Order: sequence, then structure tokens, then C-alpha cells
Amino acid sequence: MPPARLSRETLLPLLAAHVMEHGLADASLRPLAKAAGTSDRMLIYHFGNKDAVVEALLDYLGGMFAAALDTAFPQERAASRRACAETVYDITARPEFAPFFRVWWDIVAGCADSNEAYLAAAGGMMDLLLDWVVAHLPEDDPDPTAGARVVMTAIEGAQMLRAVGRGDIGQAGLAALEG
Amino acid sequence: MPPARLSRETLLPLLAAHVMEHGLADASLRPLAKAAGTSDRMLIYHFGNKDAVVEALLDYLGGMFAAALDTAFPQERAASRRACAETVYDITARPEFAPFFRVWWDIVAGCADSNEAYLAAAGGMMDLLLDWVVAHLPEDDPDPTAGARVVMTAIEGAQMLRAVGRGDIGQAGLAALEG
DNA sequence: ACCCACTTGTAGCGAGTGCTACATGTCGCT
DNA sequence: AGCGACATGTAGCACTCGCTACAAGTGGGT
Repeated sequence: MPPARLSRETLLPLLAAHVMEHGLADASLRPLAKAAGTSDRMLIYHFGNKDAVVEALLDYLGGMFAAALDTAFPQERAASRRACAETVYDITARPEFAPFFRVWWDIVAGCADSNEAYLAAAGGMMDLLLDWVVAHLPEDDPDPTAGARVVMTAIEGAQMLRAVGRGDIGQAGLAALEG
Repeated sequence: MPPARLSRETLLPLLAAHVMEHGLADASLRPLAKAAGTSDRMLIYHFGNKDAVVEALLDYLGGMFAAALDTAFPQERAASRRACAETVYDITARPEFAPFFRVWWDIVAGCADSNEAYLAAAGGMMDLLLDWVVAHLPEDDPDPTAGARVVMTAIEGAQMLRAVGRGDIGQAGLAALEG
């Protein structure tokens, strides 16, 4: 087949794959382009500038996260708040999630600089996960909205502690969830 | 007074101040040196290479964190686990802590690349905070060791959610802590 | 067949990166 | 006074960065 015309749509999956492997923070145009089989010249041409590349990438990664929620996570409800939190924690502890977390923490670091694109991407992912948790709490949960916030807070804390090598603290925190 | 001889010790406070203001992730030798009133040449001379500069900086920042725990945080015990968590959360929400969090999330992102120096620094800070929490739980807490882990997990989750603009979720998570 | 807009390649710019070679300065010691 | 170790300044290297100027190719519409 003839080499398909380049476009944001054909480029983004390849760019995202490179970012998942090497991180978002120090991704630069030339390696990014090489991963997509093009030149930095064309990335600028199709996106305008590097910021736009990153912005499109953040959006695309948000889509990947949504897809991961649909496929990698169980569809049935959890038996308890604690079970729900531990399910998310255990699934995201699997090695195939490591690349995702590398870019996730880059995104959080970007948020700390008040970068709008990063804040939008990160906030969106958290809202997505919050909705998933609400929908997967036990049916008899007395207050799913509040419960999901409790579960989310514990999950995210545990994931951060895991990232810095203190997973034991976070796991103890999850285990103490009532319900 | 004559300009004191340069050394790691005289340099580090100035370097740390620059890092607190501009972040650790994209700190480079020349701006760093300028902030300390020297040249990149001298940073390499006194530290060996850039990695050693960063390593020393991480260590120094750990010391700053320990000092902050002693001065900015109350000395008396909290009335409950929840109060303990909310105290930490509220204090670290103050604007003067924003620079610290910018570098904190850079450190966490560095941990996600399995960087030993970052892992040591971040883990050390978490251990420090964990000890502080243990010591500031109510005296009648049934299990301070376990309680501190619960509190820590919630605090860190809430701080991360705050960083990405979802502080409401984290605060709801903290408010639900029993005790 | 011709034109013209869209797409791509080549080459390069100016700035910044970590780091080094080399010369010079400064200070204590004998 | 003079030596030698440590400290510092100047200049530069080879490289990467985001981005651009310019030219060439491609393909559809008339």
C-alpha cells in the first residue's frame, strides 16, 4: 500500500506510543517524529507548534485512558468500597500500566505549573475514573457520590505512595476502607 | 565582607531557592549557577557533574522538608485522625507551599523513571511525614501505626487531586475519615 | 495541459545544553 | 620569596532544541 498521507489522526497513535515508552516531560520533536516515521518539520506543519503537539497528545492519551477503563477494568460492581479501591489499585499495579503512570506523573507535574492543557487532561481523567468508581460501588452503598470520593482519594494516594516506593503505606490505607 | 569561598554548603541554599521558584525538572546549569552568583563552570567543579548537583539538591530539599515539618506544623496532637489529615492538608494548601509542591511533583515524576536519587529523596520525605503523623494522632488512637497509614494515604491522594484541580474530591475523601 | 493548493524534503538558524581546555588568580606553607 | 594546591574566569566544543526559508513534488479541478 502507498504510504498514507500524514495527518493528526495517523500521527497521534504513533506519537502516543513513543510518549508511553519515553515519557512526556522530555519528549522533543525529532525523536517524536522519528517514532512516527517523519521529520520534525512535518509535526510542526500538521500541528502548528510543539505546544499543539503536546495538547493533541494529552487529548489522545485521555482517550486511551477511557478505553483502558472499558477494557482492562471489570464490568461487574465491587462487593465493597474497599474491594473497589483494591481492584483499581491491583489492576494499575500490573506492569503493563507502568508506561501509563510514567506519563501520568509527568502530567501531574505539568499541572503544578498551572498549565491549562495539562490541568484539563488530568482533571478529565480523574472525572472519568470518578464516574467509573460511582458506577462500580456496591448497589447498596448508602451514598455512592460520597463513597466514590473516599475511594478515589485513597486510590490516588496509594498510587502516589507506590510510585515513590512506599506502596506498603498506601496498601494499608486501602485495607482500612470501611464497607 | 569578602565573597566567601564557594562550596557545596554555600551553594546549595541558593540553588535550592532557584529550584523552588522554577522547578527541578528543567533546571539547567547556567540558570542555576546564575541564581547562585557563579558560573556553570563552578557547579561542575564543586559537584562533579549535573547529576551530582541534582542529587545534592534532592538531599538538601529533604532537609528543608524536615525543617518545614518542625516549624510550619503544629506541635500538639490532633483531636482525631480526620483532624490530623485536614491539618496537614490545609497547611500545605497555603500559597507559600506552592513552590514546594512544584518540585515535589517533579520528584514523583522522576521516581516513575526508577531514578534512585529521586526514589530515595521522595521515600525519605514520606517516611518523615509518616513519623510526624504517628506522633500527632490522638493519644487514644487504637492503632497509631495503622492509623497513620490511613491518614497518609488520604492526605497524599487529596494533595494529588488538588494538584490536578480536583481538590473537592480529595477534601470529601478527607472529611470521611473516621475517628 | 495547465494551474494552484496542499504536502513533503533539505538545510539551516539562533539559542541553549552539559562539559572541558587552558590560563590565571589566590592563598598557605616552607 | 617562591612553590604548589586549590579556586576561578574565559572561551569554546559538540550536541540538541523549536522552528523556518526555500525548493520540489503531488494531485485534483478546469
